[in-house]
Amino acid sequence: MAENSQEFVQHIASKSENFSQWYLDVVLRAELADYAPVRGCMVIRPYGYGIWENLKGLLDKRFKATGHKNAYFPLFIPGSFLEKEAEHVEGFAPEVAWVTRAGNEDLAEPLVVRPTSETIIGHMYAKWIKSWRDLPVLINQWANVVRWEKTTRLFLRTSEFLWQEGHTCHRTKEEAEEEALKMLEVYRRFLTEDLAIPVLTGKKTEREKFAGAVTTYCVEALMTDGRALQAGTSHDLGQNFAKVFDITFLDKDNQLKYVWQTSWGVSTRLIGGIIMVHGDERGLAVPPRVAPTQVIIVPIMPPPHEETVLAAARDVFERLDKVSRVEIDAREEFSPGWKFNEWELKGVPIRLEIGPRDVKAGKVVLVRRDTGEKISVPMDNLESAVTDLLNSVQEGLYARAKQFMDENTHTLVDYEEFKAVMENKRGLIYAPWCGSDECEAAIKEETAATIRCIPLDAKPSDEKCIYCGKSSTSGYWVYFAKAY
RNA sequence: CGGGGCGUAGCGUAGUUUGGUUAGCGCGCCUGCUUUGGGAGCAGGAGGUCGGAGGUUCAAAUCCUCUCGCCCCGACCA
Repeated sequence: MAENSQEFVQHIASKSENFSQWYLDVVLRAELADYAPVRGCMVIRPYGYGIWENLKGLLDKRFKATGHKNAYFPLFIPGSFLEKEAEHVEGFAPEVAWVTRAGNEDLAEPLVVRPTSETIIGHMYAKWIKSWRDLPVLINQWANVVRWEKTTRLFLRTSEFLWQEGHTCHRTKEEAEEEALKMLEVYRRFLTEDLAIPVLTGKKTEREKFAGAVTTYCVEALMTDGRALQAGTSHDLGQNFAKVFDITFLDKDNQLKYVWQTSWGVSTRLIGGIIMVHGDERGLAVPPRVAPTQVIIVPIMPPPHEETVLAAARDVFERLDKVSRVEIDAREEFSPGWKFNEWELKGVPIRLEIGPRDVKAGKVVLVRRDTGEKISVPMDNLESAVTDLLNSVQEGLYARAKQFMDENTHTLVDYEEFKAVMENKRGLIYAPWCGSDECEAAIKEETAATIRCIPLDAKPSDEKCIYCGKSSTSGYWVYFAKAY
């Protein structure tokens, strides 16, 4: 019997030696997704889609709890709409897919396949909003969007992806700002509580913000290869789109005013985040809250015990089915050891082993995916043992990720050290910045690191800029990292 | 979009430099028997337009041209 992980058969690349290949192996071998016949597109397979469905359900609840309702807007947007907001066009033009022909006829007005829906939603809001009594408008949509990317990676960047985009309108600037920050907090809690992913929250620099936004807030997570992943964004749009799409209302003071807007979104990219934050040498580890299968029952059935063990396993299944997402793997063509490896690769949080010895003793063996720890529990308190263990795995994954993030966040004031960290272990660098676009650009040029966010509570710093060495009243301590 | 690499059975690959029988091997798959607490064993069997299209040649996986896709490193983005 293998006592440590080195002795387990490896069917995926080593995470520590070849992270990119490891990531791909996990996605393909765990059957999360596969390549589609169209360049840059992917098929999300049932197991990967199961994670998305759970994630979507939990997030949707949080949106409903904050007063939002779902709606659906069209996939096609008149080409002219996109061109109305100058920054917006400039930001998205290079990656927009156009429809210019239907059947045998050229379209009178070419259509774009939505890269995001600010414009078409803005157009509709202009029709719907007349009075301050119509505000706020709090709408979310779950949809697919298309961005013709040059370099694609499964889940992290594909030409088409699934996401949600919230689009809200408010009577005042303050209310919109409050909404953008409220949704940022919704994302932060969702990531930490449901996905077990610790995050930084903050706002983007001018260079990094959304095309058309006044302010972009974000949640950033650190992957275990030391690169940061933008996990979600919440934009304060000000009146930029309101002015372009003429979204006006008559206020209490009888004045015609433009609404104040926000938009916010997360995508299937989060699944990539789950893989890169929680995965290990053995494969994926799915946080229990979003795991399609939380408990996998592996019956061990040497003859002549097939019938008794299987009956006991089915009994266990019936009981656990009431408190968890459980499956039983009674396939005869695979050995127990084979199944152990397979379900670990797929990242199922708890494996339940039941064999002749357990049946006789009135017990089962539970094995947690995060630590590999095995415990034998009596049948009597099976439900509570499993429920507690699921919570414990959820917490264990978060704690491990949080510790990794803390250990890989470097507070620095010296640029040489900055460069050395970026060249070696990477991770997050917390450093003073004078606030100038030139220093930000130069650091990116020289180290590939970008400013991931300016922390929300950042106060102007009199520390000298890590790049130019100058003090500035507009400077802050900010987080740098190489990003996905 | 630049630089590099790779496409041979479901997966991983040998063969390509130097063209020459029926394209070889491992895993997986099918059948049977024995197995089952960390990827079981034996025996038999099926599976290939060598990414695609042109070309050179008596003869092409192998040489030439074009093309498609994927991976890695950069530039651009969720």
